Amino acid sequence: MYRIGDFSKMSKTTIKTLRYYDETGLLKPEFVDATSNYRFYSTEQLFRLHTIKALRQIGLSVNETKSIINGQQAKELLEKRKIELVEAIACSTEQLSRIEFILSGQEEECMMNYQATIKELPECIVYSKKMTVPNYEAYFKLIPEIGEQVTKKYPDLKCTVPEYCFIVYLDKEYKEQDFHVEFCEAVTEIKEDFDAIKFKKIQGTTAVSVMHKGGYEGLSEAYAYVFKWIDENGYEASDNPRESYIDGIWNKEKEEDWLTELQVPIKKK
Amino acid sequence: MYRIGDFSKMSKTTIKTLRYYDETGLLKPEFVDATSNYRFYSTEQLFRLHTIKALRQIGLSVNETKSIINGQQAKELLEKRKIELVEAIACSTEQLSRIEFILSGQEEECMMNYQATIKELPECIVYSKKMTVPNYEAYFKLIPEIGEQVTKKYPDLKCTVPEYCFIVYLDKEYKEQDFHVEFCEAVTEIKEDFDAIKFKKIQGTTAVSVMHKGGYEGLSEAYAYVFKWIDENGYEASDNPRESYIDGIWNKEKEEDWLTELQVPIKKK
DNA sequence: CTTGACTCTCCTGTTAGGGGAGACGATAAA
DNA sequence: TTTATCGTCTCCCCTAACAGGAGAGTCAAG
Repeated sequence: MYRIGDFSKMSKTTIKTLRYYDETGLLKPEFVDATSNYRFYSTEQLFRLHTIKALRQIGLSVNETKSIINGQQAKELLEKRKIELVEAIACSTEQLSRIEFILSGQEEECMMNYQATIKELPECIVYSKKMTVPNYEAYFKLIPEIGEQVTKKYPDLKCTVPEYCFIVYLDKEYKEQDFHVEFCEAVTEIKEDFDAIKFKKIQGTTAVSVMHKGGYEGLSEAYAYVFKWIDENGYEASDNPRESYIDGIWNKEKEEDWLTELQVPIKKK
Repeated sequence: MYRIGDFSKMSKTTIKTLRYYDETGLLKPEFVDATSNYRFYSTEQLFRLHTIKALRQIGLSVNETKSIINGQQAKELLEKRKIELVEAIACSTEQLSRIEFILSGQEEECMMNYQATIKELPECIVYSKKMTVPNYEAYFKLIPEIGEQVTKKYPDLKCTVPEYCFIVYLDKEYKEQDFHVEFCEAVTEIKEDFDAIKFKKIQGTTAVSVMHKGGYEGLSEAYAYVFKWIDENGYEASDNPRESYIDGIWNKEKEEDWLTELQVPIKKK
């Protein structure tokens, strides 16, 4: 029988850990003195502790370890841990890729202003209209008209809170002007189509998001950034990119305050 | 200006997180109502929050993120995180290897009783004697004699607490009998050599450890296990294995209670 | 005026222990 | 026998990044 200090040295385990294992029931001392409360361990415990350490070293939690040494679900828990590890490696690998992308872009000034995040875009209901517009200015004139048109037809229809309004570029290639776009505005309810206005449900998706601050002529840089990001981090675009308007001419005077979010649906290559 | 709930939806960040970021100073609301304490956010904050999320998604801590968005040590912190990730991947890969080793051995009954852990063996001082013994029985008769011999020469010399006593196999190949071994007993001080007794300092090393319960004829199975483990988990033995005696004939009657630890110094292949 | 939705602060819980305080136990030197 | 030095005990607070919930206050609509 050894006192906790000696047992700690023999097993190369800290005293704190031994007391914690006692508390959690993972490894109870063989004997506890009733008056002094001193813990006493035997070499039997050493064997058990060795097993515990082996399981802890492969990343199992204290509770999982307890189950296994009590002879329960050993295989299931190991398989579960295996899956966790595969996921953890994938996650770390992705983060590594993203860091290297940032570090490699540090020198190029223009890329420094952008950051990419991955987010889930939830399913939503929108009304939409496809159109060809010559330029952004014309486009922003058209939008209020569409809004009024819809409100007149369906006075009860409400936009989502917060608002979510974007356009999708339908052109297969980049165009300076006369873009073929689909305007979408998120609403709470599906209604009958009318005129060129179509209601539809848009499925949720994973997307990479980049914020662009400033006027729209700078957007092409943001597009360049996001597509480079997608390519170099092992993804590919799975749908047309959305351009979501947050701040613009309607609420900010200075062009440098405008804020636009690019959302590009992606999937792992 | 948006209240926290709307801003939460716009940014796809939980309210709890926003409050936590406020508390930690990572993202303060643009305005806080003095009477109601309601937080109000603007779209400016949306841009900043996007940057925060990008940094958090690559695994930087809240504090590191704060430093970076305040324009400090961006590169250093990213490089540091990169190193962390490389290490994390290596660690997970190793754990995965170890789990697969366990799972692959689950069917073979005999392997199930063994577990391997990696531990650091600290530097230690020992007296040692090389000898050739015909079998274990003869060996355990010799040891007390050596102990007495040393005590007679150096009455003040003390063994370490807890005791650490092992033999190293010097044979290049496996032998059933007449092993050439070096007996070592850890002591607290280095002394002059005498007769066949040599004092020396043994350097610390990383080793894989396996516990063997039972008589010594079963040890060859433990050896087989540990060398298979070393090979299949990407290591190689870097020194002769040590066989450390914990319980044996001297304190346990029943052979099944004997406990021996195999320690094989290793390095990454 | 009431209802319901929203928000606030404060508290607890999460993992696997680490660090330290103050009290008690064991052992050796004076 | 006393003292000094360890060793050990329990109890409490701390970690990171929030999540969950209690109880109270705020806001807009009907």
